Amino acid sequence: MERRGTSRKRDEAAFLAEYDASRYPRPSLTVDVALIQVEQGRIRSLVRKRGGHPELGKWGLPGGFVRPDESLDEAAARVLREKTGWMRVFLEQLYTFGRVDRDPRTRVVTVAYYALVDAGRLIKAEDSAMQTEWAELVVPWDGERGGTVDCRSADGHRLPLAFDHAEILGMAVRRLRGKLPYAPIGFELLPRRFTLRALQDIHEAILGHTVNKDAFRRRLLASGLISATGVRETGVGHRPAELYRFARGDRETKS
Amino acid sequence: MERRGTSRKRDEAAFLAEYDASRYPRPSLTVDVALIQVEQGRIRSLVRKRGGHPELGKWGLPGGFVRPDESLDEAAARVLREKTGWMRVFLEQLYTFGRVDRDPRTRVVTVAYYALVDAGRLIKAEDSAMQTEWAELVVPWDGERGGTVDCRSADGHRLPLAFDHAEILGMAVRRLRGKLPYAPIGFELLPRRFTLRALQDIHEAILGHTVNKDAFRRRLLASGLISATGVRETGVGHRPAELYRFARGDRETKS
DNA sequence: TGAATAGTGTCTATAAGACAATATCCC
DNA sequence: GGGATATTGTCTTATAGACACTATTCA
Repeated sequence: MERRGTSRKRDEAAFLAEYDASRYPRPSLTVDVALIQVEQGRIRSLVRKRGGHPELGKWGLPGGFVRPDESLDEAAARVLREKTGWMRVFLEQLYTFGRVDRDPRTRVVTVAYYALVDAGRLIKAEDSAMQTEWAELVVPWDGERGGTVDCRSADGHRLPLAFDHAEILGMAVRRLRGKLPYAPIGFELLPRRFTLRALQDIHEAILGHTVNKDAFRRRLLASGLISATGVRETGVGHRPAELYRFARGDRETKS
Repeated sequence: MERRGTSRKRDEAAFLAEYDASRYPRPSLTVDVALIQVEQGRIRSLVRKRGGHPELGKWGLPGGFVRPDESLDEAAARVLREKTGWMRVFLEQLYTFGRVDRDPRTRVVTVAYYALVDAGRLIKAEDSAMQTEWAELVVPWDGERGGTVDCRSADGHRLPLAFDHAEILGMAVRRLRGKLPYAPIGFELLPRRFTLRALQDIHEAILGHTVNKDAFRRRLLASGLISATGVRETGVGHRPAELYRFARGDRETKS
């Protein structure tokens, strides 16, 4: 038994030494990150104007090639770090896009990720060298049906998206709509302390429709996901709301 | 304007002609298919015993390299067709696995798909040349927490899984558990006509817990997703149940 | 004081769970 | 008829939606 096991090991080592990865054609593999924030009832995503071919002048998501020594999650985190400087951001794999002609250069398959940040992070990304915008996403479909989304700049201009990035962003919105009702992801889009109204606004922006205020409050307070801080918002011109914080995970460390 | 547009086109053409895809290292890209069926309260998946290195003797999912001229969906459908002969099977992208060392040969990223077939398809796959089993999936975690699953042969033996395929199958179960309550996927696991009890059994097997019978019936009948055929099952040793059929999509054509 | 939104309490409608009663098959 | 499960009907309980009422801030 021992001998057989050892010999099998040797066989495998020999096999691996001879293995030639170039025997099969390999597509290029990239990651793209749909970086999402919600502000004033609008979903926004970070897009950058392409300065080179192909799709010159169109707007694209931050992305890059997957390196041999990093996993897909690591590649996505690296891309996000390189383009924004941010770390410890909520980041999750979304979907892999592999249409044959999605990139005119060569066969490129991209593993799309989505990331969520609060609107307070608005400023930092804008003073990058590259022309970068938090573009508003206009979603022309209901519910979780899916499809592409339109991209608008702050002044209402339509920003044409490169490659299949309109599809990727559509998938991101679809995923958010699907997860929001039962997963604690809305908190990622808010600062550490927030009012229930702010959280409801996030939900409404993502879902694309209003939600019942009473039921929303009741459900959330009963969920145990949030806890009151005892502090209230200030300077709002009406009765100030209690500030809550997300009561799960290690988000205490955030700031 | 016209000239500028034309010149930009020429620039792009020149760029594309010079583009060298080998400038960045490219991982190998495969698809793997978790082919799922449910029978007698058990979730099963099709696994094949590996006849070559690496992971010789372990059990793996049907899979193959993505070819340059096919999309990811097409690759998955082709793999499924090659290994089982089946077409028009429910097939959906699951998740992409890209741990650096997941395959000892070289860097291999795999786009996992899951496919659903009814238990009536049991026989055809077993008379394949390769050693193939509909292995039972044993899920050691609750709800949608996720994790790996164990694989058992019909006689209760544990089948060791190759690569990260235990993880892929775990993700498939997790996805099914997440989608089942609101997506019409249970029907894919049943023959064209089925009883409500059979559908409930499917749900219980996937979810890993019993469901309330009364509520299940009411919800389904009210959903409009199914319609009665007027026919009843026969030879069951008790009052026969009405046979229903899925009342949406083009599933009429199935058989 | 008035405008505006937060927060509370209560009623109603709807869906889920429990369970009894009856129906219909095979043996 | 007896065993077994399907199907129907009713009652109870939990949750969502609606809405009135009070609270608290700023202008």
